[in-house]
Amino acid sequence: MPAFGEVNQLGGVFVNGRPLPNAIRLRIVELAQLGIRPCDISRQLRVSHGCVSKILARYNETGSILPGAIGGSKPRVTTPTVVKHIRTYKQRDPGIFAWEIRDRLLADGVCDKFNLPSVSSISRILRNKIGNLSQQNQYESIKQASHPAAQPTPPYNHIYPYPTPIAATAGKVPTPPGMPTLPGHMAMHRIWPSSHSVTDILGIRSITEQQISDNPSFPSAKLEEWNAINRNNFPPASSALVNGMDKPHLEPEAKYTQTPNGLPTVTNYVMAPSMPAYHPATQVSPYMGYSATTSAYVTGPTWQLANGSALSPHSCDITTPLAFKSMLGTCDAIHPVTASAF
DNA sequence: CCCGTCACGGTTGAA
DNA sequence: CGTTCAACCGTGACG
Repeated sequence: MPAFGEVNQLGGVFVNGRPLPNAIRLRIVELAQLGIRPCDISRQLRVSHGCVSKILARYNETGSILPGAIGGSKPRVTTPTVVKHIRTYKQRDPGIFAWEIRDRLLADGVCDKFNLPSVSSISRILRNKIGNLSQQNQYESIKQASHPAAQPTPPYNHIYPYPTPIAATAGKVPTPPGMPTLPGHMAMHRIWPSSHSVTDILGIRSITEQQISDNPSFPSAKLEEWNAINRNNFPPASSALVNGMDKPHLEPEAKYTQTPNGLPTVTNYVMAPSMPAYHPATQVSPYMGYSATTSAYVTGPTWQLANGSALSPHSCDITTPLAFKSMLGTCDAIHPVTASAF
């Protein structure tokens, strides 16, 4: 039980062993795009500079702000080839037993006795992979358009199954045997393709944060929620946005349609500032620290000046990067403990 | 001071 | 169904 979260030297909240929330990861990248130095980003967001450095480096390399896939293990014997053969056997003879498959793998020379999967492994493949395949197919047929024809064999490297040119695998995932690495150059595509304006970025940002903090499910102050946030994808509504945020995990259903460009639409931009429904104070999320911090940022920035009320006297306004130095009081205000309105 | 890097203690999840 | 273990995490410290 990872407890609740710890506080780092900068006063930021983090959960040991777990990735920072996407909202913060995104913010780090956004601030960097605005030309703010990493050291200032670190202080502003209260994230260690090592982490800022890492996230930015990864973003530069892969185009993704998302954390890598955690956990799991590479198949030791159940290589794509093996899975493919097993599938074939099963299709030809649906009643085939796992041990029969095992025998056949050996007989057909697919495996030798050293990399021959155990019966239980084969059962698991049957259960998980083969079964999943049909499910996936169903799913894909439902949402067909969104993405390029599925690979014939789902790569066991599920880590960054990007259908897009953004190859997050670059430099990260050691080439698994039999798994071609994606060309590194493909990782060079940037999101926010042509838009460097603050407003565009802000447009993106407000939408995103809505997605993230809008998450209504905070039944318990459990860290798992976080996982949900991290692991699940954003609600489909954010598809335009997700363009900039590739999902590393194949797992849950939603893959997002890749819009031709990641630019926020005009509507997005318009919506952001006029969005009436910002009630940051009411956003009680399990990641109090994080979302409190996030909401502080949501309320703070100057584009909200329009309605005046949202303006916080000592917000961590991105336009005044160093302001935080004089707002220690605010730090307390957004601190998880004090921020939680329980 | 800034920033890249890495040991550390941690979590996760497929095998 | 429980255990293993290699993947990833962010922090903090070093250089």
